[in-house]
Amino acid sequence: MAELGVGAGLTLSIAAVERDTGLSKDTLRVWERRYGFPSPERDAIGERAYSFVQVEKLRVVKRLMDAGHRPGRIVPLPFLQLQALSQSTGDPALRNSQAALDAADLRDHLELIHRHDVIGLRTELTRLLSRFGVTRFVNEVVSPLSAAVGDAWLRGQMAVFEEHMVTETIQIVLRQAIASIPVPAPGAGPRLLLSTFPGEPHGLGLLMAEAIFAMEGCACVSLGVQTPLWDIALAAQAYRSDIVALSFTGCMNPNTVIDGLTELRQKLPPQVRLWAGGNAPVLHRRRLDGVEPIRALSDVPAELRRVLPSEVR
Amino acid sequence: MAELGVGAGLTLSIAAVERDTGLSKDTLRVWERRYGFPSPERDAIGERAYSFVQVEKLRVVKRLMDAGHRPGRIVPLPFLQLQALSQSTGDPALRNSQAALDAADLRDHLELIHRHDVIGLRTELTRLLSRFGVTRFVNEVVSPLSAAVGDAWLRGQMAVFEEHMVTETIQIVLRQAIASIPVPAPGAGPRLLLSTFPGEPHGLGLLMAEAIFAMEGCACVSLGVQTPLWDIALAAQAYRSDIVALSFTGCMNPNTVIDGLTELRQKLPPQVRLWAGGNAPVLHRRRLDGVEPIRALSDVPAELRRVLPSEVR
DNA sequence: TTGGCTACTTTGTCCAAGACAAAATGAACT
DNA sequence: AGTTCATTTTGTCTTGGACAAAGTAGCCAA
Repeated sequence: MAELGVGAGLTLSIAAVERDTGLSKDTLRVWERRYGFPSPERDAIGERAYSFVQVEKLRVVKRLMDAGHRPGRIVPLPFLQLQALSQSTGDPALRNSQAALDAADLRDHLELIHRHDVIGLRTELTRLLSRFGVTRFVNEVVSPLSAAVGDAWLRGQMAVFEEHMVTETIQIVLRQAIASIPVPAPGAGPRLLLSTFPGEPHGLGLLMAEAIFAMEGCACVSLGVQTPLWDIALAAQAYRSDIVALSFTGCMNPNTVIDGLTELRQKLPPQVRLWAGGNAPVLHRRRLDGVEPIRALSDVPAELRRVLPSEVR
Repeated sequence: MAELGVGAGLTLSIAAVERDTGLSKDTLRVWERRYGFPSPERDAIGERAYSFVQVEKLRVVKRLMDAGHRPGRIVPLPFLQLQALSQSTGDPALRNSQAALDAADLRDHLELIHRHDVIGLRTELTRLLSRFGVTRFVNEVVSPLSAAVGDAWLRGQMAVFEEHMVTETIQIVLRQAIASIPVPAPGAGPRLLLSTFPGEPHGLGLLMAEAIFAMEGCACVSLGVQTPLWDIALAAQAYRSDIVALSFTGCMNPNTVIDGLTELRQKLPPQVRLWAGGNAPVLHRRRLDGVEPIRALSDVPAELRRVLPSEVR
């Protein structure tokens, strides 16, 4: 039955590797069969015992796959070549959005992160929130900062725990910002429902959207991340929402996104608008009837004005 | 390859059942072989397709196993008999914590939830926070309320979107509560690191713990949910943590919990304390060297006092 | 009765090799 | 440049067997 996970000679069981890398046991076994890697030793019982070196390489492979590489191409490569690949795996489109926040400020933030100065980072973000106000804070600070963090992570220049800490810190400041926005009087603004699809675990985009919408006078209800389609439809009815807004990052399968949006559109009453935002490329490649793509959060005010006079106001 | 999880005729794939019940695919298959349950239909491809009724029964079985029953005895029993057993084996911890909040108040909250009164719920919780203060608010309001919601969900008396809304609302109020607690001066209190293991997506317990610890003068750093073990260890070093506190609910596989704690204990320096809390039953059934189980959040102040004089203070 | 030793049963995880649909790619064509 | 189609790649599911760790029961002695 279940053993320690950590063998005597500093090796990991297949279950431990699954936990540490996020690669399923099936995947690990089939890679071994197909690519010859990882090729773990066997313990006294005959079960796979992975060395730390192999797990390390598996982590790099996983990160490169998240950046868009395919396992068949990269798994056979030697460790050093993988690391070189990591460096060159940047998203060039990113540098444009970074221009919004002063490059020096961004460097300062990354510096705080790498110095592990949690309080300093939170203080600095709070200061910027006070200086810029909510809308500019979201568009010119949070947006470029989270993009920069994502990029640094892809390049292997930021540890997972640092990324977690930044996400949590941003979340704290953003939620304080949202809490400071007064709730519109009943019936005053459009009613908004926010969530993400199952399989989309990132909630920062959702919070950013909530802040922007609230600043525009919307009555927001957020369900957090990963709400089943059926429940999004039920919630839109229960909360009498005018608009359902969903957030997508690149980590979701494009077809799942398309199918999900199509299905949700059918479940929703026709007068309820369906808005899809986030940096998932598929949103802007294929156009769906009754689904409005939001290119950037800075477009939201204009979109709202375009839509509202006809119905709610 | 990866499918939706939910098939056309309202059935679940084995992966979806694993997610929903916390029972591994291997376990589900071996139960079918040994006990004849669950006995899923097969879809067009020949893969298992579980009905909602079977998943419902699996959840009850899982719950009874958490209460100490063995699968061989209970899996063959009919559904009604299991429910009867479930009643008599009610979770005593739940009843105690429910007693704390006035039963009438709890009914009022559930009423607000079912009336879909988001603002009303938030207002009411904020009012209770002001009346009770942070510590009593967590122990006497949030704890019993989230237990009641979990219970209602388990019995099918609460929709998923309602549960999401409640979780989000509680989170908003809790985060405001935490933000209101002053940060201790550098070096003043013990330094705490909070997170959950990969596979544990529930973050409310973490926030509740953060509130309690912060009230006791700890300097808390939260990494949010699902941090890889290795990164928890790295973070403990980076933030020079005195205590690493983890939160577990019943949805994680018990063996994964044990393995993970054992492995993390090895990765952490010996002087760093490892605390494990939450309502996962396995924490209190098996004792691990160097891992301190926290029975309830209300025990935290006493535990801190027991531990601190010797080192930090 | 309590405590400890042993033998037996239960139970979850791992293994192997095969199969196949969904996703990704590349080629050929408007 | 965009679409359709064929081909490769890839992850997940399948079966049935094996086995160690956890749990239970029987037994005997203090």
